[in-house]
Amino acid sequence: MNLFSDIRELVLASINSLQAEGALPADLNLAPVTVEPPRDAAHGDMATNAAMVLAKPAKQKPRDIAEALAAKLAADDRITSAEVAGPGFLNLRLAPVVWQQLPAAILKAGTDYGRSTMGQGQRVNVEYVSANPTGPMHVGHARGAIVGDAMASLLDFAGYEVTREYYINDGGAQVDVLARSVYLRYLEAHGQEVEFADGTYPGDYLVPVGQALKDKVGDAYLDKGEDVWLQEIREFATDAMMDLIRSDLAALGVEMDHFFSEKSLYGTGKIEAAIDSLRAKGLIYRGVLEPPKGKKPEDWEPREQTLFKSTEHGDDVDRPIQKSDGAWTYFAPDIAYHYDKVERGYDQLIDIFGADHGGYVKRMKAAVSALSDGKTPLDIKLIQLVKLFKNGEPFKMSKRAGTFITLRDLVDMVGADVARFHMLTRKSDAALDFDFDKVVEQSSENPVFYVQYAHARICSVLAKAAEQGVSTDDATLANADLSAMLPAEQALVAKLAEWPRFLETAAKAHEPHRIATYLQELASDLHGHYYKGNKEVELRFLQDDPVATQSKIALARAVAVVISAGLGILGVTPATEMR
RNA sequence: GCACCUGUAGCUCAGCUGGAUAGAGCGCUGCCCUCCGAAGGCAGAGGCCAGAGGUUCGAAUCCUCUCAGGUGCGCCA
Repeated sequence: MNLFSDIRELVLASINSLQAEGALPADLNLAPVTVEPPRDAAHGDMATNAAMVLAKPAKQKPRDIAEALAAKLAADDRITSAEVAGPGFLNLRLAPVVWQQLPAAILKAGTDYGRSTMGQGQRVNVEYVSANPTGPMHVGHARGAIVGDAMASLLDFAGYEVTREYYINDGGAQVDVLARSVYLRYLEAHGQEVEFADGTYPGDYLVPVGQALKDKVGDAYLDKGEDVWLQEIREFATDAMMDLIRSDLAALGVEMDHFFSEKSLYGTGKIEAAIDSLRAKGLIYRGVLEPPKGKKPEDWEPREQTLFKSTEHGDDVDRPIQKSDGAWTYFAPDIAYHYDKVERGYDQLIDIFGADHGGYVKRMKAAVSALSDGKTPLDIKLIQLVKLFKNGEPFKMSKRAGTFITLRDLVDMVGADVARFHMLTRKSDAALDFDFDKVVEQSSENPVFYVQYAHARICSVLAKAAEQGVSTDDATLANADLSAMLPAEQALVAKLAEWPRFLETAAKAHEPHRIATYLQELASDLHGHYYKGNKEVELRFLQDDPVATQSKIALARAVAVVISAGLGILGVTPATEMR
């Protein structure tokens, strides 16, 4: 249910009718025709650009087309007026009954109102977080986790079939470091004195892991060399770290569908298979790269390597997939991982990376383009840094000073709802300021509370109505008579009508922050409407007449439903009261 | 040197993939609680959308160049 697309269908039907009459050419591209809310409400309820975009291909004056179209549209019951304006805009006013029916429709649909079939069940894989399994997640991981999770929910709501995926970097040397660090904690658990040299992780989060290892294997690894325990402890430690990460994510409200292990690519022929696939396309060769200009590594010397001809697919230079000693570069398993995603048959891939990985965007896109023969689009979202503040002052994290903030600390300090909403108020490719004190302030300066307050306020009104004996369940409210709807109320309904439209544009652009923007606008409209009730008694939700109250409440509840739906996509729980 | 991202009110940022007179919050000025939650609302001031060209009916939005800031740039993940 989307009023804007309904009216757009009507506009298209009217154009078709004009075509059938010979007033317009038959072969017109109607895709650029849009129906949007006008910038200025005085222009009407909706505006279409149809006459302007068709003028050139139809070789007619825009205003002439607009006049003809206006006559057709005005014949429809839903349209009360169609006026030509400006260079050829067609401003439409909708019959009051169209607006009056919307709250009931929203109440019947519940938080599914706005759900779209745009995605047509296409399968999308969203990969995000993908933090190294060497320790707890820090606050820097939070934004990517939140944006990725909201992105997945957004696409799901827009009709895609979404997989939330986490790539575990458990194949590299840093896991050896982890294993050795755990071994030290294991020795410690046996009462030995240990020293954490450079190249080990001294964090005390490994203490319980060392203890758990002792509980499991007893003294089996004491006085033994790495050849005995390294592989075993790698496994044990990464499992423990992933448990930790999973629980950190859960605290933030993030739950993955699938974890993919980098390690599973090694020794299984998967990397080789991916590279062979590229080789079969003539994209693998032995060669020597030019040194990067401007920035000269001191120890540069030309070396022959195995290279991927990524320049064939839009990259700037070809990329090495094997080191000079024959071992894979990190890029090789990444290729294999994305090959696996392509082979799993996704229609679309989305990767959420930290901004510091910006240099890998082109090569990853080149790899996916090559592996899928250009059939599987890959969108890579770079998440910019979060600048931390405490009470207005820049906040620096330092392990030494003990001011290192983990993701878990963040959730403990401000709560998952506040963290999530705030991280989603800005588009992800712009840096974000995050002040630990300001985000929990309860004022209009804080968008989280502003939106939550709007919802809570409605809940409060509903509770009051219930005290007066008015039924407030959605089924009853959906049958309320809204035929006496006032212009100010209609304006609020118009905002609700925009929700499905907003949602689709957000999903198309892969930009969940637009949901947060819409919710702030809706909350603002609600607060404004509420206060109009101070002066204009007829606008209050609570009236002396229970029947009147019922119809007002239906509108209020519809607003609350849309706020809930929006917050649901962001993973934020709607507050029923503010305390 | 090259690539990517960013540049919109004094500050922090939106701007619905090209639409009409560019919006919000904070800050500033002035108002509003015998009234459904003032944790809020209304009004005002504040802009050469970094700059210059171009594309067209129409540009903050698309293209080119310039300037400024950020990130990254073989055998580290």
